[in-house]
Amino acid sequence: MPELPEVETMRRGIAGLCGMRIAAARFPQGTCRPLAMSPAPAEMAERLERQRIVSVSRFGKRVAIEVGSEGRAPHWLVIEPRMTGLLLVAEPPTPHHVRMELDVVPPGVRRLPIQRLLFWDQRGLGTIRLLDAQGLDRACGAAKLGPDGLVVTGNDLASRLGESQRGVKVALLDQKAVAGIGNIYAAEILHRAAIDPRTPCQALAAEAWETVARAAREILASAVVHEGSSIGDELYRTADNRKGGFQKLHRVYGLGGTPCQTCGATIERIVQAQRSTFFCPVCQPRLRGGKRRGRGSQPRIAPLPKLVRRGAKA
DNA sequence: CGTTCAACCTGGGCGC
DNA sequence: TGCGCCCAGGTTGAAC
Repeated sequence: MPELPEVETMRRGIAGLCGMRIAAARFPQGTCRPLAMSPAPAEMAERLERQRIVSVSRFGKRVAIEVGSEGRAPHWLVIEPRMTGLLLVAEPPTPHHVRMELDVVPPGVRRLPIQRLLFWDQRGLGTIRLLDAQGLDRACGAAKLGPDGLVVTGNDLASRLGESQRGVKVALLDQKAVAGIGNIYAAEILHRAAIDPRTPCQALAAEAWETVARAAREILASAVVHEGSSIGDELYRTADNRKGGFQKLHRVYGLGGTPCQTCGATIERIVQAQRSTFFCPVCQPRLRGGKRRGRGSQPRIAPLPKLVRRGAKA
């Protein structure tokens, strides 16, 4: 589940821990597989204790919690939720599958109140690493991740993907091209951009890339405002254990066989690169005859009422 | 360079 | 009720 909007919601949900001190760290059971550049869980726990949380940032679909203390090089606890990972300051969905537990206390406080930050992960595909500056750069730097989806431009996409023969939907999942887009939002972005997901990147002109980039920024920003998508098994929750709301605004993802809300045609499900792709064959017509040029032939962004509702509490 | 496949894991839903 | 199979938001590495 966690794509950019869900991970950004997690980040915001735990940002209030900045300035607090880690009183204790636990990594129950076989927390993670061995990971490059990161110490084993027991040593991670040891090195986290007594450190202060300096900042909480996001790199694509990862959260990086910066920790530090006097006279010590800064480190980053980099958490990658993958399919089912959740960062919680609330009770976990089940007591099983808690992979990390941090007891944090406000500055100057010796004992209570203790807050708990949990990483809970049902399938256990998520990862936790403690990295130094070099490790952070290797794991999350520009060589690994493209521009963030919230700010990506048409030029960014055209320069990275313009020559590719891959279908544009598969290409949008490439984190080196643009960071943070996953299977749900790739489908929603291309529906908004009115582009067939199978269109080879090569066939898209500069204006089409602008359309895709704008749709990406708008869809992702709206999904952040709505605190992500909670669908299917309903696993995804905000850090304080509430459902996201963007699933109500999905136009195609998970809606195969149902009528398109824009045009009434039947939403189709196909498989690309071993993953489901949903799209509307009428709203997202196949490109005919090479790159489109000229304004008249550019895909128009479909109107999306109530796309961004102001007033969601910060 | 690109695609395909398997692997990493658990659990829900479905057909029989 | 139970079994086996397919599916799921992601990423990585090997094989072709």
